[in-house]
Amino acid sequence: MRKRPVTSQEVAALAGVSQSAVSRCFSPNASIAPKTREKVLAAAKQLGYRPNAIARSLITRTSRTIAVVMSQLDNPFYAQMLEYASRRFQQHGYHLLLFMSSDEQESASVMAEILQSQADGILMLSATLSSSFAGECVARSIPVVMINRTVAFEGVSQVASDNYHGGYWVGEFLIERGCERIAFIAGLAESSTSSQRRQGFLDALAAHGRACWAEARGDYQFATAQAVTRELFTADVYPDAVFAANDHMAIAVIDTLKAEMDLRVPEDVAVVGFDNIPVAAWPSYQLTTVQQPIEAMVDEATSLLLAQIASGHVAGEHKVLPVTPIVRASVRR
Amino acid sequence: MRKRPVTSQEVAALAGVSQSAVSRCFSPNASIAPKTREKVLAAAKQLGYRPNAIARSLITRTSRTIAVVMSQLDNPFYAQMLEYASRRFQQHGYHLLLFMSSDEQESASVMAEILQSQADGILMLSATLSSSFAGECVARSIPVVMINRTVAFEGVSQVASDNYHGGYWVGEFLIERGCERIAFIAGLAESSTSSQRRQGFLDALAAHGRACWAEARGDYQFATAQAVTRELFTADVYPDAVFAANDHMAIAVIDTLKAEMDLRVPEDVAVVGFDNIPVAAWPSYQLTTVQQPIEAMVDEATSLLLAQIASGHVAGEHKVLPVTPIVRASVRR
DNA sequence: AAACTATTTGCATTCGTATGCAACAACGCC
DNA sequence: GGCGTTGTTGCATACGAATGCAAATAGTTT
Repeated sequence: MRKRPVTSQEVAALAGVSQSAVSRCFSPNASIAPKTREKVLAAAKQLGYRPNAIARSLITRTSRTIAVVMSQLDNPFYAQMLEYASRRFQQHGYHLLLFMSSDEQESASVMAEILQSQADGILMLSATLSSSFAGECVARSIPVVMINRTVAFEGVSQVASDNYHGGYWVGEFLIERGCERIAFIAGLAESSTSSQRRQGFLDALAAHGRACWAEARGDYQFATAQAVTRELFTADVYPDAVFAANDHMAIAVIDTLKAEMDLRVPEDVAVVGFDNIPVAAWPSYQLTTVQQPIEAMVDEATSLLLAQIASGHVAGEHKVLPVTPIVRASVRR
Repeated sequence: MRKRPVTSQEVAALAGVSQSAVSRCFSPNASIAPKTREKVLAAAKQLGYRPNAIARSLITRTSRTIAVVMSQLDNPFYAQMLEYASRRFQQHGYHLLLFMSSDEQESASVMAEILQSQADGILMLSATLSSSFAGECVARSIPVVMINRTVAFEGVSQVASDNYHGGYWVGEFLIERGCERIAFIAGLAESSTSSQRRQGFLDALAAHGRACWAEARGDYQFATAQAVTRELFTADVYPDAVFAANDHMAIAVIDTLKAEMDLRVPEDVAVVGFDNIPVAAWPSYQLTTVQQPIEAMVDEATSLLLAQIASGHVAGEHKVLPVTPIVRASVRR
């Protein structure tokens, strides 16, 4: 059967000191004589002692744990964010507790579990916080930071990239490159990222006295974007440029055009995406896109969360970080 | 400042019962009268009480937490595994505590943190366990399951797909399709997956009295595989088939051949990968590959881990799951 | 109504560590 | 040597929930 782990009591007994002394050896800034410390560490090593983080959490009332809520880990963009966030928090002695939640219904039970977990903070990646839950977090003054999501609630911090200006840039760029019939493929209907990109894009077109030639919804999915492309390009007159709300869909568009429509990119159709995922740089695609500052966003989110945890004060700041246009070969000169 | 969370004591006081009664309301199979239960739940709701999982863990000596160690979350294959594993464990009331570890050095401190975290089990995804640490886990009878990794240590369970027979199938398939000069691009040198795939592949060739025409190492990376491809295909006589140890590298090969070498796939060169990642199915690639049973592997790992946790007995089983050949258009008839 | 059983409840303790407080030792200074 | 100062140490308690045990209550039977 399971062995009982070694406790600080046992180490204390072996080293001939009190349990307090052992505890002080493992907490920084504690007052402990070098000689004692040595004795204790020797005893600890001999027994294979490891401080019990659970017991420590109980008494210090901090778990050094951040709850991360995600819904689409299959999107490499968010996988990358998770990896970087994990490393970032690890550097600060925090660990990530992962919660996957897709449907709204599941979300409720997930939220209950998060509250029980005693996480010191909550990081929302590609998942939306129901406003009732946001309220509970704020009431308990648990810091929450959302990345790339918007929720209308005071006290919940938000970090996003400048989706609006990213979209605006795409609009101007395509006009400048002489595109005439520009189509837009949106992401999820309810996502603020998609609608902000769209708005910037439409405003850019409008600023030049132009309108969007066609709009469709791809739900940020490969397959949906493919279906949408088939529809857009079976008409007699079809777009000469497509702006997809993310790279994943843009890639689907390119693939479908080449494989099924016998159209060339960029000669026949220009395609622009958003995110700058690794695939976008592959030779087959050479996708022009807008890069989101993944690391900067995570850095910002990390800082916000840690600052709020340290201060015990829930702030609710909103940060918007600049995006970077990446010009590749998927749009003709 | 941070609000103090509501405790079972306070709920008990409001409901006019003892703290024990409150506790019993939140643990299944506990003896509690319906009437009392109702009173308590009402009080709990009024106060917004949530049981403190940390305190519960301390007394029950189970954290209902699984430590997951990963190194390459940027590989969608492992991202997918993580997502599925998370959902699977969530169903059983467990949560994943994420640890990223790349270099060997970092690994040591990560391992120390895992032991402190009091995780009930450890799941190793795309990360290798130093044998000293494996020993510590076994000594503490903490269940460990490794997916797709091999470590020579008793008591550590392993789940892998049948890499050998996957490689064997590729060898036979390429010969059957009439390929003459078959090259192999390996993954990481120290990875057991890569060497098992290679061995099966070589054995298949040998069974037909053939040998591998060329071998190179791509480290499972896109860029490295690209570089290797350039080398392989600048000679006068070049391979007419390439077996890459994973899809990611196979895609790199296809892309490089098309974009830089002006060679067609499959007409000039056949390409086969391993994993069956989503990209492999994209129209541009149509990659023939060997599918690993991701969900089955995770299911198996989950069961092993939960069984060992439940029994308190560390077993050390080894499971090998069958792979599925996926024939697409990247190999000529 | 008494006797007995089944169910519910509260008491007290436990988990393993951190920490305020007071006691104490060591050291330097006059 | 006496005094003050600084640095260590142990004692006792706290964190919040779970649970064995005994007491109390409810419910059943005769």
